[in-house]
Amino acid sequence: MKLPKYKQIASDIQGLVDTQKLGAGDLLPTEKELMSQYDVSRVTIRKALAELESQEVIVRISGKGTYINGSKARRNALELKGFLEDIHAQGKQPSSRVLDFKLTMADASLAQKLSIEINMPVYAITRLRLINDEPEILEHTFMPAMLFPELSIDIMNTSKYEYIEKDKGLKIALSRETVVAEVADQQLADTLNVEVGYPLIKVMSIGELEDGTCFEYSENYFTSKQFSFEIMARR
Amino acid sequence: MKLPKYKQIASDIQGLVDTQKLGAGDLLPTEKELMSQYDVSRVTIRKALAELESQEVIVRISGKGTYINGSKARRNALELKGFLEDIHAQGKQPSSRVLDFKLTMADASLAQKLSIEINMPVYAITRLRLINDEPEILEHTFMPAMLFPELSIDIMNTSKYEYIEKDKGLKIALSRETVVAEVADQQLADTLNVEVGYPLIKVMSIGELEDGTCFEYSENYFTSKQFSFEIMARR
DNA sequence: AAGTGGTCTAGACCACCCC
DNA sequence: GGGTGGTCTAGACCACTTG
Repeated sequence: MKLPKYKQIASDIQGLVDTQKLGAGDLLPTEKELMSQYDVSRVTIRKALAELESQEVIVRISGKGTYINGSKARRNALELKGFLEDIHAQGKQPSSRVLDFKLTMADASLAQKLSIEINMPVYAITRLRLINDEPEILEHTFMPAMLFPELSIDIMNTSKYEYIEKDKGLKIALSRETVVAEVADQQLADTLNVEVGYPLIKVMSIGELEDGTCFEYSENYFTSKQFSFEIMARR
Repeated sequence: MKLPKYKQIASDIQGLVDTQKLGAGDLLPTEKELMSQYDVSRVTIRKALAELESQEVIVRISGKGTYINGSKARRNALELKGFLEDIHAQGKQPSSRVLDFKLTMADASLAQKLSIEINMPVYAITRLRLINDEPEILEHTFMPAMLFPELSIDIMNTSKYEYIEKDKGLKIALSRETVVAEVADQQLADTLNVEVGYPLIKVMSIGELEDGTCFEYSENYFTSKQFSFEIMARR
């Protein structure tokens, strides 16, 4: 754990917000004060603050000071989170059921999405995710077998993201998602326990590690019942 | 036009990419070379490059160099663009038809979204946007009358964003969007020329200026025929 | 070993806000 | 005028990649 100073400072301040030691609208110490407080240069403080500002944790106003962002803006908007973290944070009961788990070969379309060669082995996993025993999300996930030689159903029954980051020590960087609307056909309706014709959000996403490697492609169906997508589009 | 140096340098390099003088995978000059080329300090160069990196224009690899991003990644993913710009960029024929235009008063729900007082005057505009005379997007837009006292149907028939930025000199900062799926009811189906039950993407968005003022709230319906949403979710 | 980007320092001047 | 954040400089050391 050798984080650079500016990241340590950023997560330190983030911690103060998370633990309610700093609340909406509160004025942060000035950059000069933070300099002596952390005993670093101003550039380092500013880099830490820049990071927090980009995540909308704080607002910097020239000539006045730096404030904790009070707007109800969900900062989670664009964060990529695992299902478990996500739902826990909302205080709901999560669970997950693996419907299918097999090793197969990538066809042309999948190979292109994962940036691998055709016919390379991939795990194909179908999972149903439930909240309070209500089916909510149907996931079709494809992961290159080369990256995860010991992948098992057990792992997919817990948190996929925890496995990748904690057990494998890989760093997830981002996911690229395409969102479209789709109506439930008979099979989707049965699985997700809705009526045929019910509106679903379909998200196709490619997950990338920090070195640019694609670690998964997945097609997920969400009922609009408990989910929506929050996007912040910067001009 | 008094842009800081780092932004000038960033847009200068962006320009080289736009005009194809630099192409996918090309190696940029080293930071040291850029320093003497632009006669600025390394920090300034790095700030310019950091900006381009965040927009995925370039990729910086420690120990190797800085490259033009070659991946097919649409950098437009999260950009907020007006309909006209957007469609022109795709080489299609755009048009727009104002179905309704009236001055009304904000109810509680709308007032909250626009961060104004209840009963403040707002323009309520319904527009149908067409591509090659095909209806594609239905827009319900609400704009505070205080911000745009001279708003007219003519303006809404051209580009709303151009009006705000060019004519009014206001700077649009971002929009916060919530995406859900919805099926077309009779009215939506008639307007958008699809069948009842057709899947639509509904986007509710709040537009903010650089000073944090909300300048519009809108609810837009997209047919999934020609549109999808591209999202890049950073971990 | 040489070169790259990643981090960091200790200064400086400016534009802006508020008293 | 005094304080804030915004920009910029000229150094420095490090980790990493490559010959």
